[in-house]
Amino acid sequence: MKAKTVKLGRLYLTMKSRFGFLNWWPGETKDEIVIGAILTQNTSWKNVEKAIKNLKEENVLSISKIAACKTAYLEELIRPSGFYKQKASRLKGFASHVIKRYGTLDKMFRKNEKELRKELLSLNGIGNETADSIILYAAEKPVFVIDAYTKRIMGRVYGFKEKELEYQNLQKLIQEKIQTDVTLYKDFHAQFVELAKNYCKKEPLCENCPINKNCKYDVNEKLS
DNA sequence: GTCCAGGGCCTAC
DNA sequence: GTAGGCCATGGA
Repeated sequence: MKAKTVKLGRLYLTMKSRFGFLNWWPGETKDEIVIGAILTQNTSWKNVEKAIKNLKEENVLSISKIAACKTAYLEELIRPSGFYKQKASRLKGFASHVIKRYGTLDKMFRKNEKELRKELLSLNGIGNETADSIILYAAEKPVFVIDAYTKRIMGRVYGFKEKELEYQNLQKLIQEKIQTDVTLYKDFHAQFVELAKNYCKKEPLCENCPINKNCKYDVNEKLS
């Protein structure tokens, strides 16, 4: 890994000057953030919004309500988010675990990030990205979230290869290079998402991209 | 009609 | 330990 070419501070400020301070996860409560993190697995956020709207309207948008409701009912409510049987099962599993073992999310979140991460990863349907999204945005502890957007932008801007873009490698690199700070981690990831959604798609729309001049991506070359 | 979206699990080698 | 198949809806 060539440290000399990776200036994350500059990248962050470039994105932030375009989009402003974001520091977000689309969700009003910790429960909603966790539910959204599972529902958005390999799915566009637009579809997740439909599912969350259904849950809210039926008053099931909480860990305790999900633990208590029927699986078939949950499946119907989250159907627009795709993979709905898997996700219903994952939500039920997660919710039952929290209720049975802790009672509330807040109690579970008293663990340090390392212990919490280990526990989340042991649950069915919670992998690296979902675990880290929960830890950063709901538990508010410092782990950097790596997602498809992060990989795409880091790959294009710094020319990283697949091995360097693997989850643990990219996470380690970013965490070593920026200040360990929950607010910075949240906002940095939010900037990645905003940039990718607006400019850095699979079919490149690089012309007006705020980081265009730094980007190594060749617009004439298809991504693999 | 085809491609894609803020993953993760299981299986085979 | 890793490549490939599978899960599924809705929008472009």
